[in-house]
Amino acid sequence: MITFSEENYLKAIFHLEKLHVKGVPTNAVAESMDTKASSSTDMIKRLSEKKLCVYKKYQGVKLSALGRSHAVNVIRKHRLWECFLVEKLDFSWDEVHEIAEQLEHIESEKLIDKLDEFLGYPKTDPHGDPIPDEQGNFSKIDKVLLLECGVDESGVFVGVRDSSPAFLQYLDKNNISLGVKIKVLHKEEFDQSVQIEVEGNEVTVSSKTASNIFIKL
Amino acid sequence: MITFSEENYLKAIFHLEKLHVKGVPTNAVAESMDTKASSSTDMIKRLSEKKLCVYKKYQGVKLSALGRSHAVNVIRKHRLWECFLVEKLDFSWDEVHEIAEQLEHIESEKLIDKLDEFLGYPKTDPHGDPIPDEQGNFSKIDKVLLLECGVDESGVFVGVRDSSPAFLQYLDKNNISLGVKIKVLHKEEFDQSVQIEVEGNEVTVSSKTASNIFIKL
DNA sequence: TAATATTTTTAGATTAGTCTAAAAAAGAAT
DNA sequence: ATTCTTTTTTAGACTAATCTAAAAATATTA
Ligand SMILES: [Mn+2]
Ligand SMILES: [Mn+2]
Ligand SMILES: [Mn+2]
Ligand SMILES: [Mn+2]
Repeated sequence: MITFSEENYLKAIFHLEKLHVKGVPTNAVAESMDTKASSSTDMIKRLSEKKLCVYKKYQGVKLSALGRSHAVNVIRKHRLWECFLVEKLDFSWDEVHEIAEQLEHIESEKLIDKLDEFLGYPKTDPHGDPIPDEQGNFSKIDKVLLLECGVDESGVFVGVRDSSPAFLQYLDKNNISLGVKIKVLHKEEFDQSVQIEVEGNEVTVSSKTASNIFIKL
Repeated sequence: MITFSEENYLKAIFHLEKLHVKGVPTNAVAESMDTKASSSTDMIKRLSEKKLCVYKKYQGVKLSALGRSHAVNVIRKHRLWECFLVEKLDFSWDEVHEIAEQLEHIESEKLIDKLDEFLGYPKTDPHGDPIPDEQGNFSKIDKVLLLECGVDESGVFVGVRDSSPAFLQYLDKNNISLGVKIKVLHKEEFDQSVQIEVEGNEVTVSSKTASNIFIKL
């Protein structure tokens, strides 16, 4: 039996492994989970006992195959529920994460299969993040950050890197929604801001914003 | 903050109050929750601290208005989710209770409102139990037990008293589903079994079965 | 390399929720 | 009214998940 808390730690470690390829520091886990270092050390020991991760003192933590498959399943559930909330219940994309944080822990294989079917087997969630299939495979989407695009290049807005409500609401306010075409008009040397054309309008976004927008060329 | 466990106890006490009008014995709570008497005493003390119930030693427990409104809200969520599972995800009525036991603890006012709307504001769940509205009001359905019906009386099957998977599957096997017309053909004096006509077929059900079927005359 | 700073672990405490075993209260029977 | 039985509460212990404070290991810098 895996507790909610354990699932949350597994998920955090899974995401952190992208940044810390050779073992995730216990401190990084603590920071991500918003707990103290001592708490994360304790939990990592428990996960290790349960063969969900590999841990050696002072060496950081890595998920085992078992732990990874659990983490991926939680992510699959999270993203499918986010789709459900947006597609079927008409929530906006900035409201769904918090609720999905709860729904992702509901345990029923059959429920998730049925939900997936009900939603028409979506490939991505409302923020453009890929939904792993039942086997845990993520389909790789090739996308680049708006900040990395050259002048005159254009593509489709396919995802966000930061999905905080504040950022999502800022995009809404500027009519920048998933699927729209974005063209780079100018890149300001001075502050790295990017002038873009979107839905017929010209908008200038900060480099911070441009570094959180994924484009498919 | 109310924990899952506290919500489950509130729900149990709510249901038990129908049987134990002048205070629910701590033992009855323990039995219903499948815990030991000492655990239920402990929990009832905690609920009492939080003003969710009124408790005096050896006097049994009663919900406060606050506790009752929490309990009713959990029941509302449970039953709406059961509707969702049956109506939208095509689950059968004997599979949904267990999953709804988990979903009933998801905390989001807005989610429940949207779900209610999505389902078309259902009045009853898949087992015929009433769904309280946002204010916590149950609409009273007048229904009688099949066992109490006289010969030649007929009505519509509107609910079950026992909603265990075993009983629900037994009903399925005999094509007795919610909404069908049932007519009492004969009542056997010897063992209280009841011969009924349902969907053109004649079926004889035991008194135990007849005491778990609600009919609207 | 030795001193200093940072990271990580350990020790000890706390809370929620559970248990077993024993004590106390209430209810029933003689 | 005593005694016996059943119900209820209390006492003490355990686990999961967290914390603070201190110790230990590792990393950085002079
Ligand atoms: Mn999310
Ligand atoms: Mn998402
Ligand atoms: Mn149910
Ligand atoms: Mn039900």
